[in-house]
Amino acid sequence: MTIPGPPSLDFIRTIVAQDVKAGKHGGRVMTRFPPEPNGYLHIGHAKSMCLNFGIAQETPGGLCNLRYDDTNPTKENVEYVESIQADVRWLGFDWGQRLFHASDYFEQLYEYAVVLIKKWRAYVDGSTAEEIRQNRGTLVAPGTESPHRNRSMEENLDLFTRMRAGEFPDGAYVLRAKIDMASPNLNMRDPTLYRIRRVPHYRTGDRWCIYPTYDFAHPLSDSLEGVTHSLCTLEFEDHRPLYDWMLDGCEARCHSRQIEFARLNLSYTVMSKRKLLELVEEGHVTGWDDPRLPTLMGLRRRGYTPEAIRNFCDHIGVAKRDGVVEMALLEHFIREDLNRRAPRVMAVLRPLRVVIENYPEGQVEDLEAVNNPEDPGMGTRKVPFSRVVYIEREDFREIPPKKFFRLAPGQEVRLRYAYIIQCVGLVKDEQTGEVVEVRCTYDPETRSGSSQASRKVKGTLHWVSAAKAIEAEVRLYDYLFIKPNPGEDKEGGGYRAFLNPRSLEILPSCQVEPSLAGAAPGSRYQFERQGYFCVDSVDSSGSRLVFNRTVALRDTWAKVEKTQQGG
RNA sequence: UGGGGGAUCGUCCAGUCGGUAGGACAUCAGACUUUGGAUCUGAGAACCCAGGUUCGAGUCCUGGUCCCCCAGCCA
Repeated sequence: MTIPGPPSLDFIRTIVAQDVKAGKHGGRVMTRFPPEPNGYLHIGHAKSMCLNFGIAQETPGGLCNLRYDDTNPTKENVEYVESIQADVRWLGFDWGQRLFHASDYFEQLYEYAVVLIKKWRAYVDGSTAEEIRQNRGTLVAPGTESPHRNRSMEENLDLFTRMRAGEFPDGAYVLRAKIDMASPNLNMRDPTLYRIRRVPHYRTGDRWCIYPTYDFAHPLSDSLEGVTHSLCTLEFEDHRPLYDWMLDGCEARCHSRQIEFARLNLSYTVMSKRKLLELVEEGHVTGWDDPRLPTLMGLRRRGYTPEAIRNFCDHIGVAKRDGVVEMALLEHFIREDLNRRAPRVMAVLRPLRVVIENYPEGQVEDLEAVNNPEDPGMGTRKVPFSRVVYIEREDFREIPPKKFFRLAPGQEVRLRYAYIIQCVGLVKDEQTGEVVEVRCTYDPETRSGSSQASRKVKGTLHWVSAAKAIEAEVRLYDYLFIKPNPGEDKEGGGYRAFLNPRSLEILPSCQVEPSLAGAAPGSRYQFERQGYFCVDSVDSSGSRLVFNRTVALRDTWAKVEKTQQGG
């Protein structure tokens, strides 16, 4: 009913647009993507990147910085730094010359701390961590002030100088903001600004032994860079008063506005760095790039494209209510992208031998197959056909259920791009009773593309020539968890109980068409009637092809059959 | 019993000044099909609850309910 007008802006873009219009910050817009280099990026970070870099791109003159929030040397390292940059680039974002680190600002941050001390807004506290915790009070009871809270300014300055000089062991002192121990917002109860950590930092080495906390470093880093809109997730809402307090207290020249949005949750997976780390370290997955993980490197190895991930992020929207986005939506976007660009190819995952009795022994025909019906520009290729072919085991049933449009005794079916064949017999293993071979005849008049090829049959099967096919390993992935929200009910490690024991199925001897020989690592294909697959970038080699299933094709028949069985 | 946030189809996101609640995914049905794919058509499906104001409330007011976050020298 409503005329489709311009797409409505999300609440953050609305604020940014208003600020630009009002001439705030001179109409300038600057955002930042601030990962901590203590883990690998996942699709939740992709949402943040699409937001931050997206807003910058949409705004004339807008900029987005890449800034490492590297204020905790005990958890961070260069390995993460490099991987993060690779992931950001892969997703398609460019920080230009604006690669920054909170650690770039350590000296300036220190000066700001001195300013706070001189304004009686910060003090050095010799309380132990335990004492500080005790004195913080509770959610309902106010805290009590530290006995060191009213030290003289000179003493504070002296102590802080000596903290920096390395005169004290870890934990001996901290610098605290002097705000309000009775504040209902616990973040305002004299939060810690600096702590002593006598460990080398991956960038500043041993130049520092005191390190600023997030609450101190983040707002000031934003200010130093001139960030106008500091976007973060919901759990920082309580920190906003502190963010503003810091900027006011330090009389920072640029006062960025912090705006919080809901982080991304995806069904059937987990997103927290801690859980991801545990899955890797406990060996539930093979590594950070395991194709079952929602990490960017996992998704990349799985065969996801940056375009699909960006489209996904653009469509999930940005809001403040937290929820769980269905994995089906992510799958929709990768199918949409790959349907358009992935060349089609035939591959038989679970081979069943088919002998075409009336086809000349030793004869091979090169049949023409289109590479992508969605894009004629992608051309055609030749696929060899011969007397013995493999078809998918599940494409044959000795006793076919209703509406089974595939091969069964007496039934006809078309072999894609080839001939119509009819099943005239089958061979069973005498021991197991398993069908090991299907005997067929073909109708020479029905060759694909010939003038008499128009005869209709209910089903079309993919196949591969037994003589010409090459062997490959195929890895089928399913959801990592069997529950839509594995992290939900039980706190702590409960999610592990919901790991899907069948999240990976390895098919070591699949048969794929010969055009796949030498397929480049990372290249993506549609295996007709099955799904999208990519050549594994780690384990595939010239002598052994390994494919990962990115996502299966939609399978209407599977649904029909399921409801038939389910009654 | 404190503070900060949030509640709209199954899911995610819209909804202007108060004026027939919309899109995407998912689901179901049909068309088409040499991929049971893709595509096309159609359908079902929601305003947390209770009052109030109003000709008219998702929107405004009052009172409830439920959910999330916060007691790191993590971010």
